[in-house]
Amino acid sequence: MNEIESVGKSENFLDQIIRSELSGGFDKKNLRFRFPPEPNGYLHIGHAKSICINFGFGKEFSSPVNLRFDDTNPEKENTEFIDSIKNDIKWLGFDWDEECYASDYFDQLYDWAAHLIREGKAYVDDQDQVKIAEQRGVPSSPGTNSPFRERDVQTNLDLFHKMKTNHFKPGECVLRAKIDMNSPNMHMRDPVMYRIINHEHHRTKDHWVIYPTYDWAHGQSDYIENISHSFCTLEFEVHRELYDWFIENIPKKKKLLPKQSEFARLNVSYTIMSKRKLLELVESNVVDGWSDPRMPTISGMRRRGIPPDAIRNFCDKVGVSKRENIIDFALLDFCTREVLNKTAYRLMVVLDPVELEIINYPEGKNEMLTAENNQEDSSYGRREVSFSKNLYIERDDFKEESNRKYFRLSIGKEVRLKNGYIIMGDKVEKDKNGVITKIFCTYDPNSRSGSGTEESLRKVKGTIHWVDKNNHEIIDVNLYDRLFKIQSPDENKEVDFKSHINENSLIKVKNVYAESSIKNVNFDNYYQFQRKGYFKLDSKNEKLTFNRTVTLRDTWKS
RNA sequence: UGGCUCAUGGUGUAACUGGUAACACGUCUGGUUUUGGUCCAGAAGAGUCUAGGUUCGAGCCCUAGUGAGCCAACCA
Repeated sequence: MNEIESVGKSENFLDQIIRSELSGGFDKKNLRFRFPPEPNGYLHIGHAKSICINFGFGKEFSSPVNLRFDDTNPEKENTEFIDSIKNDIKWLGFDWDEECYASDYFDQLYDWAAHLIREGKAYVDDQDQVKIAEQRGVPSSPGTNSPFRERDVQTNLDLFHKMKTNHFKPGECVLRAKIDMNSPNMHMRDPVMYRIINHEHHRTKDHWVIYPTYDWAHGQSDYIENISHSFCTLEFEVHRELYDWFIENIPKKKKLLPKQSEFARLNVSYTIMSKRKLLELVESNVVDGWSDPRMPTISGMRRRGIPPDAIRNFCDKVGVSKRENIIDFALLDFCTREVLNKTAYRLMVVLDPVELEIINYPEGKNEMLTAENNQEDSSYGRREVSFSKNLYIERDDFKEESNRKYFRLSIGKEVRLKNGYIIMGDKVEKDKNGVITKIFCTYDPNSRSGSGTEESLRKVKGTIHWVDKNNHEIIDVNLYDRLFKIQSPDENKEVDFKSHINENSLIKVKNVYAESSIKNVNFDNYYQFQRKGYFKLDSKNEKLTFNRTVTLRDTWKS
């Protein structure tokens, strides 16, 4: 975006923070952002918001954005997650400047911790976790000091060195910052800086047995990388005081210090965003892994067929503020349809077929009709579709009797076969249960689409899609719906969120009739099965399988 | 000894730092259309949580309430 364009545009409060600093003399060259995921899960739509915010500022101000893995807890993190995160960010269309790891700073962090000890601002505490928690007290009343709080510097230094050199077992002791056990902010009550974890780290392997906590690592990493603005979600608001305290108390050579600002995390109706719960769905096999098309993960949405531009547009429309919010699922659907309408190749596929015979169409005749691949964009070209006497149409595109509001086929009523002829319903054939097994109709031979004849130009209220009975492909289709039945599945902590799962969130439809040109589909393109919705190829084995991304908007009220 | 944050149509975000609320989604009309899609035109829907105060004038400032969220992991 250039300067002109950005002028009239309303800015969010993060924008305003940056701009007011810029106008206050902050050099634009010193702007630098970062996206700091922990590699302990797959990225989801909530992360996409954060990615769009940080990388968006990078674009807006032509500033570098680091990708930094907050890998301070080896028990939960691994390289599978790192790879997926990098892949997802790229797919969303963003590039980072430097690929960083908090673990790259472990040496520096250790030295700084020793410095704090020497300054009398950190100490080794031999108490166990429950004792420490007890002494921390509750928010409404002060805590009490640890009996180890006043250890002398040399003792602390020795102990800290021993922690590092594997003299203690996990839980035996921790390094704590010496701040204020009386602070109304719980995070200032001598927070833990290092704990002992005997677990191989995916990068530093077995080099370390002590690991810095989030609070001790995050701000310092920002400082090391010259991050100017450290944006995070609201729950870190109470951490800011500690973030600032650490940076204030390390020995600094730089004058520009990073600043943390917080925005509200994204919530979307009918889904969950908690990584822990998403993991639970994966591990309990409720879904088909992290990339199940019903998952709000980036990889799930990709497999579902939601294009990256749609996700970016969505994040843009969602806005940035400090208010708790629940975004209507319909907004994501809108964004998806908006880009797919312009980009999807159209095909004719009949999901729930019933046979249609054209009585007056010559037996054995076959003709190829011309169809547009995308009526929004002629550059998508045209294709040929096979047509003959016997076809399949959608079962609910026919009613024996109908009123004026029903535009589709019925006895004595005309309808257009998409790209083909105008037909009129004649009679039906039923089985002994009264279920229609075949529909008979007559066609107007002069009404072929594109023929330019007077008959072909006639206005008919309805148009339906169809597939040639004698020339088609057979595919499988996965019909997806929202994963949960209620708007806020994890709102009530008493009830297991999994009890709200929509048991119809996946309907597998086998042996669906599709026009034969579907043989030519590929994984890069997006498709619209006309009048049915947008679909994405999921697998291309002997049999094609498609995932329904989203239905077409439907305003018809019967 | 509790602290911090937030409060604008159904949803989300704006409102040039004081000049009687705008945009998007959704909803509802009508038109176009060989997708009941798209597109086009239009409508309804809030007087900005409450009560005071400052001011010629307040969604924006002040005070007090009310409601909601976050914080008591050796998670991030």
